[in-house]
Parts: sequence; C-alpha cells; structure tokens
Amino acid sequence: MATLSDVAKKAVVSKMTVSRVINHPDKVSDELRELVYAAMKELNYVPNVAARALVKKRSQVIKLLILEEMDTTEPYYMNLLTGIALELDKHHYSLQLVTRNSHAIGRCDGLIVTGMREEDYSSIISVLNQPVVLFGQNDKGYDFVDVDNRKGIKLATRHLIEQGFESILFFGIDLNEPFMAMREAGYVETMCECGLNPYIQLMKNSSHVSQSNAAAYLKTSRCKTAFVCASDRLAVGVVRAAQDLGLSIPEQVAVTGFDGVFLDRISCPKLTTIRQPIIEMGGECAKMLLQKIQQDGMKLGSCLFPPELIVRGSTV
Amino acid sequence: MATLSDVAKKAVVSKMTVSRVINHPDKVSDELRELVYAAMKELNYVPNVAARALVKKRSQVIKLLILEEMDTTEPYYMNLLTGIALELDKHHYSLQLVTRNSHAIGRCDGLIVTGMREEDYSSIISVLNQPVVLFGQNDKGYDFVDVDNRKGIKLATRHLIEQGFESILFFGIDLNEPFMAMREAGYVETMCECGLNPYIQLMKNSSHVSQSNAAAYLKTSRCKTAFVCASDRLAVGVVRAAQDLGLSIPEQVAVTGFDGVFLDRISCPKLTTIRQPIIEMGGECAKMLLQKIQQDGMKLGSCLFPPELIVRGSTV
DNA sequence: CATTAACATTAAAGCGCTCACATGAATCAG
DNA sequence: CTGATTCATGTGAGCGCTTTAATGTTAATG
Repeated sequence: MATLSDVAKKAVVSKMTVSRVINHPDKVSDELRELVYAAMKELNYVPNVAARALVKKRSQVIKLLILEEMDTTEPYYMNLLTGIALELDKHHYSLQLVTRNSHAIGRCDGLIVTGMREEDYSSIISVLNQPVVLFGQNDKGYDFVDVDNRKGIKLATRHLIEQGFESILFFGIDLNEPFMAMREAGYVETMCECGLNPYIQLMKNSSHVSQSNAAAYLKTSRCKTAFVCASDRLAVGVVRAAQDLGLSIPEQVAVTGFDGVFLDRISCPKLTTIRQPIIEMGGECAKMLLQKIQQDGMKLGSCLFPPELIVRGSTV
Repeated sequence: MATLSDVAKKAVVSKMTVSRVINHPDKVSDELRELVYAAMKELNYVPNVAARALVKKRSQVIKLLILEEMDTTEPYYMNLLTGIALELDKHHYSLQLVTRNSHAIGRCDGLIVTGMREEDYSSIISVLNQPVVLFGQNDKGYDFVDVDNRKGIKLATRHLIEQGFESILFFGIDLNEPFMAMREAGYVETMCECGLNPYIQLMKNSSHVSQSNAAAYLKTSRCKTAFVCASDRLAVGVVRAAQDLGLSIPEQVAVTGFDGVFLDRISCPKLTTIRQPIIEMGGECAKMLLQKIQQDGMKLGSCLFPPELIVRGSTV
C-alpha cells in the first residue's frame, strides 16, 4: 500500500505538499498539483483513514440511534440505512447501529436519531452535546430531515376526491407527534377546501387494528367510501377488511397508504401510496451531519423532501 | 479523553505495561495488572481505535456485500444487518454496506457476502484474497453461515402431515442454488417417509406469481390441500389465492412459509412458518469473520443454525 | 558465590498523517 | 536598493498506540 511518503518521493516534493494537495488543493500551484495527482494515480494511492483520524482526533464513526421498536418498522429502516451508509462511505465515515440501551458505547463524531418521541427528549438529552440530525420532523429546534407530510396527505386526499369519492375517512396513528399532526392537517385542509366533511379515526399502527376498524365502519355504511391512511400498514388492513366484506376495490372502497417502502407492493391490489424517498432522505441526513461536524456543530435548519403520489390498483 | 500514557502515569508503570495489560493480560504480574485496571477505571480510559488501527495496519472496517436486489428482500436484510452490526460493534469494527458496483471502494479487513449465486463466483473472485464469510450455504468450500434448510422444510412438511393433510404441494423458487436444493430435498424426503406423493412446482419468488399458480391448482382440485412454500412471500400469495376462491384456511387449504421475518406477521391469517434466527446468524457471521481475520484467514468450516417451526393460523 | 536461564518491565522507534511554524522567492512601496 | 509583504513550499513535532530490542530482576544451578 502506497503511503503519502511514497507519493511525495515519486513527485519529488515534500510530504506536506502532498497532504496539502489532498486537503487544500487551492493552496498549491497548478504545476505541483498536477504532478502530485499523477504520482498518486500511478501508485494507486489511497489515504489511510486511521492515520488521518488519529491526528484529527476523529473517530470517523457516526451512529444511527433507532428509538422505535425495530420489529414494527423494519422495511422502512433498511432504506434509511442504505441511504445513510452510501453517503457516509463517500467520506470514509462508517455507520454504527445503536439502540436506546447501547447508544453510549464507544465514541462517535455525530449521530442521526430516528423515532424520536416527545418523551425521549429528556432521556436522550446527553447526546445533544455532539452534532446531531433528527430523521423526522420535530418542533424543538433540532436540525431534521423529513418528507413534507402535510403535502403528501393532501396529494392523496385530492386524488381520492378526483376519483369521485365524497365519503373520505382518515385513518391516523395515535401518536401525538408532529408528523402525525401534519398528516392530519393535510387531510382536514383538503377536505374543507372541497367542502367535504372530515372524519378522523386514530389507532395503533397495525394492519389488524385498522382491518377491524374499517370492517366496523364499512358494515354500517351504504355509500362508496375512501380511506386516507397514515401508513401503508393501516392501508393493508383496510384492503383486507373490504375484501372480507366482498366489497370491490377500487369501485366501492378506495384506499391510499403512506410510505411506499414495501407493503404497498406486496398488497393485492397494490396500494396507491405516498412514496417517501427514504434512501435520498437518508443521504441528506448524512450530508447535513457531516457538514455540521465540519462546521463544529453549527445549526443548519431543516430539509423537507417533496412526497410523490404513486397511483395503483387500490384507487383506480 | 484519557490516553494510555495517562493511565501509565497514574499506575506508575510504563506505557508498555498498560498496553500489555490490554493485549496480553497473562503476560503481566497479577499485582501490576490490578493496579493498571484500577487506573483505567479511575480515568475512564477508552482505547483509541484509530491509533491501534494505524499501528496494526488494520482498517477496522468489514464490508457487507449484498449481491441480491435489495428491493425484493428488504425486511430480511434489516435483521441480518442488525445482527452483524451488533456483534461487530463489540469489537470496534464497523460495517460498510456495499453492492456489486461499489464493493471495491475503500479498504476493509474482511467481507461478509450474501445473495451469492452460482454465476457470481467468477465475477466476485477478487474479494477472495481477503477473509470472507458467506451468508448462505455454498458447495464451493467457502466458510458460511446458514439455517438448516432441509430440516426446516422437514419440520413444516411433517407438521402439515400431522394436521391430516395428504395432498401436500411444494412451492419452490426457481433458483439452482444449494439452499433451494436442500429445501426441496427436505420436502421430498419427508413425503416419501410417510408414503405420500411429492408434487413440486418452481417459480419466481413473488407473491403474485404464487397466487396465480395456487389459484390454478386449487380450481381443479377437489380435496383439501396443503402448500409447503419455500418463502413467506410465496405463502402470502397462496393465502390470497385460497381467500379469492372462498376456501377456508386452514380447514380446506393450509400453508406454511419460510423465513419468519416480517411477512408472516402481516399476512392474515398469520402464517405458520419456519423461523430463521437471522439476527443471531448475522452475529455468527461477524464472529467467524473476526476470528478469521485474527487467524490470518484460516478456514473455519460452516455453521448451520437449527430452524424453528412457528405454528399460526395458516395451518391450525 | 558467580553464572545463567527465565521472566518481568521499560525505552525508543515508528505506523501515516496534519498542523504550526520556518524558510525562501517574488513583488512592491518608498 | 532596502525593508516589508505576500505566496508557495518544506521542516519537524506529535496524534495514541504496539512492537522490537534492551535492561532489570529473580530463581535455579554448579
């Protein structure tokens, strides 16, 4: 493995110049810079991350702290992880998966936190000395990345209205968190804009729960009904309820989900859903965090991704 | 942050002794060892991974090379990842996610490879200079970790026979890979042992494909039928086919899956499945790999995990 | 009691890199 | 032409750790 010294020798310059070409290319004359680049290429030089980390007093590790039950949200997180890991790799940072219990183990240069709930802010406060980016909206002033939840649900609701539905229910998750507030608001606003009555039901994020709730409603209702669901998981349950009752989808019952990560495609019929670009969002988390680390924890604000309506068999 | 020097000063020994206490505790007298431990505790000493990596010429990175389309197998991998990451963290190794295209980027001390197919062996051969452990059975002599596929399917088949089914089909995946051969063999063996006729159908690992195949079969069949599926995904399709035809589960149609990772629980009724302890298996991959790295690539053989039959509504 | 083997401990070098500082050349005001 | 100023480059120290080789200590041997 070629070292910085080897490159310096080959280019007949000092080690310092090589180091400078890597870290501050603009502070080196064009001539020398090209010389060094050529030598690096010829020797197939790859910087030694450990050596740099040692002198920079960095660990080159960033942690992903997952506060939710991983079991219940699994498919979603795989994409997040992928997005983060891909971006981090570009900068020779590596990702450490930690949970509520293990998050204090080992050093890191910063964290990405996901699944943060109201009650977590007090208990996890110790991590806030370090650079941190939250995955998921928050109203506490921390930098975060999220999808535009309100706009997403607006897209879904409007789509259902365009399909001619007038009885449109919202199935939400019974969590008092900003992302849910936004989704609910998107639904209510759109309904009001169109002069329709909102009807909201909150429940645990489980397909079995939404299935029984939807069944209970559909048994008493006579007209065609649409469900705006706050997650694909809830939507899956609604689809099953409709099928059990022999109601045709999407003619008598239409359903939209939210996430577009996995469940939307294994459902039958496939779900119309609001796709979150999770991989890209994960990448953005990583980018923001690395920038914060470089700028010594400076505040960067938030980043809201535009959601996308994916139309499939559950509505058309 | 306390350093090794600080500890040495506090314990009034040389740096060397402290280092030796960490790396070869048996080569230091009991008295000194305790002294050093006490000093370490008092100063809250944490070794600097980068410094160690620098002198040991290690990167402290291991890569997970995922050769399958991640999209189609997602929930499964999240567990694998978790298992690997958890074990690796204990040893201050970090995990880098790479794909077919990105696997050459950056250094690593070893790899775990998953989704390896027959045709990959030639193209990925360059990674085999380094310590490597495969996740998934192989007959090429590489160290691997897998679940006992044959035994798993045997459990499922026997369970169905015990439930009184005599017409039992096997829905397999059309891949010519060892894990599928094992699953098929487990089915055939058990059927023969019980004097029943095996009937095998291979297809793409898609719930929609298995749904239509199951539907085609069930339309012509008159007696109660059971399906041994090679994946939960296939099983989900079979369940849907039965429901579409108005056949009752598990009285007229019974189904078993394989994996027990995610789909088994969102299906309705929930699936009887063969659970693979993926998290533990991931941990074992990591352990094996770290041992190989330490022992300079020595061959370690394979590790087959016992599968577990989870009985749920799709069969009883 | 001197010699040596066996073991415990230390001093010092160096892993590959970056940084603060030193040096030297070129430019410009006066 | 001198001294100040700028810019490009080099020197050397040191990040925290492990390792080799050297040194000190003890116990066993003749």
